[in-house]
Amino acid sequence: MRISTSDFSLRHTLECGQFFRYYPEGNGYFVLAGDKILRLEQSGGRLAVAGKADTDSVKALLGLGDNYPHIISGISKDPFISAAIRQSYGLRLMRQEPWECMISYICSANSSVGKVRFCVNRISENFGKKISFEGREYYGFPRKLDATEKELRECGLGYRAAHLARTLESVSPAEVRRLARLGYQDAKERLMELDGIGDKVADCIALYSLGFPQAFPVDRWVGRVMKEQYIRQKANYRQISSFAAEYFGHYAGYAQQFLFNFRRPGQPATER
DNA sequence: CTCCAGGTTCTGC
DNA sequence: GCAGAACATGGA
Repeated sequence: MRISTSDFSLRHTLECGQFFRYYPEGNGYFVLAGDKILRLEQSGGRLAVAGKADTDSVKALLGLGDNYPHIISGISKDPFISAAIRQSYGLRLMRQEPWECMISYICSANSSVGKVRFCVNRISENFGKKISFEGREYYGFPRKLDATEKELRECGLGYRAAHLARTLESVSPAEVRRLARLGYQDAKERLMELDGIGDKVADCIALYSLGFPQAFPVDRWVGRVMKEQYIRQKANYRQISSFAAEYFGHYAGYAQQFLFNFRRPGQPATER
């Protein structure tokens, strides 16, 4: 299957830190989305897709339905953000499976992108089903996860294992998916009732999987860059995110992703 | 060995 | 409500 695209960079979209389950291979990538696997390769405005998936679901996954020129012109408020956009032009916010996204970002607390990838892969290997694709074996992310704290520790989660174990008992995949029907504030509040989910993780889930582009996750790097470039003083989470909402507007989440990618140290592409 | 990583929770004011 | 400390783990 082939999809024609514009204003799209597969590399920036996959490697900007929003998503964990991909592997560079040749000129393209293997991408694990839920329990499906795809091979994607971009050349210019053409995206070649191999694997069991229809065009619409691939487009949705990669944010190809977003009106890019409109979003970019809306957030291009100053030279700094413009430079950040230029560096990763074509980056799009993905629409991840909410359940996988929630678990991934609970794993991310006080950790690193590489370590989160490690944990999510472990969870998949230990609880997901095996998929054979183009002569190799992969593991899909589990549709349901009935894991004990001990089993989660064995996946490398450390103290986060206890939080995730409690959250797994209190919410189902369908309930997490259903949060997309609520408003942003209500969905975020509901997420923050769950163990291991605070402001930042809730915003990541809202932005990367529930389709709320106004969510503005403030992690170490985004906090740093916002204080260095925009606020010029100490500021807590609420102050930074409300500034961002007012300054960048409805698509503040896109601004956040460009800023995160601009400010954090360069990440090498993951090997298989 | 020490420091850091896409924070959250618990504690004490 | 807000600041500080504690928290497992792997990589640099």
